[in-house]
Amino acid sequence: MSTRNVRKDKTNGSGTSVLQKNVRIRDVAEVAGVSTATVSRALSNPELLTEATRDSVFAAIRATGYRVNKAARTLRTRQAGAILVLVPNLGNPFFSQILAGINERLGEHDMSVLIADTANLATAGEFLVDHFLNSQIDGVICLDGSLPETELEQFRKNGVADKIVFACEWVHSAGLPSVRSDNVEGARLAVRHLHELGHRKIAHVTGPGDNVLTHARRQGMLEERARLQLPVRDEWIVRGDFSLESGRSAAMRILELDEKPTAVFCASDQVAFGLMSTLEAHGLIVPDDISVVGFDDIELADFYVPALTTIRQDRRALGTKAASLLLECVEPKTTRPADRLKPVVVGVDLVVRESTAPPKNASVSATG
Amino acid sequence: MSTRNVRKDKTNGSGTSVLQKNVRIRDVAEVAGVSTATVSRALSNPELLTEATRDSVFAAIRATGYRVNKAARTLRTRQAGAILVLVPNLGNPFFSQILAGINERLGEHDMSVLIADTANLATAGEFLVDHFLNSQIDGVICLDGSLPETELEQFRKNGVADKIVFACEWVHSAGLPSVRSDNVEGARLAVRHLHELGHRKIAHVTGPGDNVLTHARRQGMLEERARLQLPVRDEWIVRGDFSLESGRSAAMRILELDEKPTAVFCASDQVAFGLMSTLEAHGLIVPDDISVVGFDDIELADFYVPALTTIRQDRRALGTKAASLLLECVEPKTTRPADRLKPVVVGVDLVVRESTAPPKNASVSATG
DNA sequence: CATTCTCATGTAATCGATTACATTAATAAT
DNA sequence: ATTATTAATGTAATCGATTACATGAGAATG
Repeated sequence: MSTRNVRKDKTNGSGTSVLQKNVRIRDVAEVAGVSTATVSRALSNPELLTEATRDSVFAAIRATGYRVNKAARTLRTRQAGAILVLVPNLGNPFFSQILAGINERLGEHDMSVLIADTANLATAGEFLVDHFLNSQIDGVICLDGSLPETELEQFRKNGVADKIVFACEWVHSAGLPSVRSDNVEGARLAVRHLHELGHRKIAHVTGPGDNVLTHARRQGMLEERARLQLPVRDEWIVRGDFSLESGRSAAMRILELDEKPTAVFCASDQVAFGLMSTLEAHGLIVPDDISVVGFDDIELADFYVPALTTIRQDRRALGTKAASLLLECVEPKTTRPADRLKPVVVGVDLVVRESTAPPKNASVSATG
Repeated sequence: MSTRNVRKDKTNGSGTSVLQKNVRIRDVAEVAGVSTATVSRALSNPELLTEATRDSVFAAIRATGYRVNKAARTLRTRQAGAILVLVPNLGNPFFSQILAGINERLGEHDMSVLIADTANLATAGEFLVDHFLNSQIDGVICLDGSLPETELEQFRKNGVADKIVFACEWVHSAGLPSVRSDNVEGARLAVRHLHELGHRKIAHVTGPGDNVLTHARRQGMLEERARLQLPVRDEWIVRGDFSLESGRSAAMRILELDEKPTAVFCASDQVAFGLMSTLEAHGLIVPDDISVVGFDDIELADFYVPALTTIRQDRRALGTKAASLLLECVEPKTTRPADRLKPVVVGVDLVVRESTAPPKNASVSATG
């Protein structure tokens, strides 16, 4: 009813409420009395414009309720303004904080975050290349180190390999940028803690065999065990896969041993929960009968019974740093390509709670 | 090394690896000896073409390694081929399975799934409208019922309100499509189970005050309590917010009561964990001293100590159904708009584990 | 005062796919 | 044989923003 609000031109018949008002950059230009180029500049390079024109453009933008059409921009600039995060398993609460960190950092740069679960992806490589060549994404943060070499090869072949960074996990073969916790040190801390409590017979439930984290944590564990000259037994290294269920079966294995460990260092908190749950179901008390240390420090660790002693990863930092690293790859500024390849390592901490205690009948003196 | 693996076609001179090969639809057309229109049709309406042309087009597509440029398509068709999921808190493992369900269903329709955490979003409404008008998304699945009315108003004003479906949570005020569990029934089942074990004094830790789930579950709880003529006490209804931490404080509140309940029905598994953790820390044994029931049945429920008796929601079904519903809104086929507004209700089950048992000194006979 | 240089802005081509409309060939109807 | 009809394909406009290049107005220089 008022005088100057309408742009009736394209009332596409239907008459109803479907006011598909399509404010284009041209409309803004018209209102502001400038060219579309000027409007575009006001948005991307405001410093090129007179303060006067700039103001009038922004006024027009506000007046019209204009929003950039991302599809058009993407088509022209070949930049999607979005990145994709590949998660091995969204069901694992471990990843949430990382995602939050990624979101936080990329949000500052007006980038959207797509998330895909590799479990749902028959062919992650195909999928990714597709998205890249589609200009649907500008980069990838991969939290899954188990991408087969063939898929990585696809990336290289299609020239998108340099827009991928790994976080948490990584692939040793290929020199790709990554952000990771100090897993070896974490494992050392765990074993040292148990040793200081007086434990000597320490078991370890690993992750899946081909996983880089499995390797790093096992290695740290073995190193520290050797350094402290602790007894060694093959059966004390139990294969797991980071899952609750594998904690359960590890517990079963351990319960069957004739020479039982007095403490177990688990490769993840989930494993520790599965383990403790099963141990308790079989009448063992944690930590009285057996101590348990986890890895990750997910939120629940503090709320388990008993509260879990574990190695804290700074998941949020992992997320933000991965995002920053990716931004460097996508829109390089400071770093040189070579510098990006050195893994960014985030420190870890031991968080002592209630799942660890001195072993039952042990003289807690010793070396100290 | 083998003979037939190579596709050397477009070695565009440069020799190096940066093969920015930009296969456009025009290139395919050229190779196939047809027009771009025909190629486009081969992709979207293959039945319009002769088998012969169709074949040659697909051959050309394969030969060139062509991939549709989504940005261009989106620009032209105004369809993004992507939907956005609004999650209240990615850290809550409850949501993962729902996301998996959504992914599964939408993947079948070549739709990407964007995920955003409302916690990181200052202004969800603004954000969404932006994405819609940007043609970055075709629809939204919202898992967060706490969107303020003002934001919903924005949706309506911008004509995007009919491309939103709620899942799990919903907004009562606005008639928007939704998929939800039978929360009232779930609460009834929980109370009934406790009653059958012999409990009479039953407490309830609710969700946050303004939440629809809080309301539904509390209502179901109150209904069943009334039906069974159980004693009523205001202090037995404790305000929580679905979080671990709120379970902890609820426990503190309950520990201070002079007339203590013998069982607690928690509005979420997380609350139950927080509660049990704190009760045990204060020397109470679950279920011997007090029984606890949760709601959700997240994976960890079976691995807690004691394993949690809880109400199972079929999260995956919630996800797939929400996705299907949204697809109906976005590309309507069978249903009429009005039919979409009736909430889709997914059934729930009681899963009995070890956190519930008859109360300490109770005659387990009674009514039955 | 003429000339060169800057700076702000405009003009128009372009990104790649879709699709209304036009054209042609093939078939059916008169 | 001629016209009407249908089916298959082509032509070219279009979606909306960006940006190389062009233009023109002042400022600076000689």
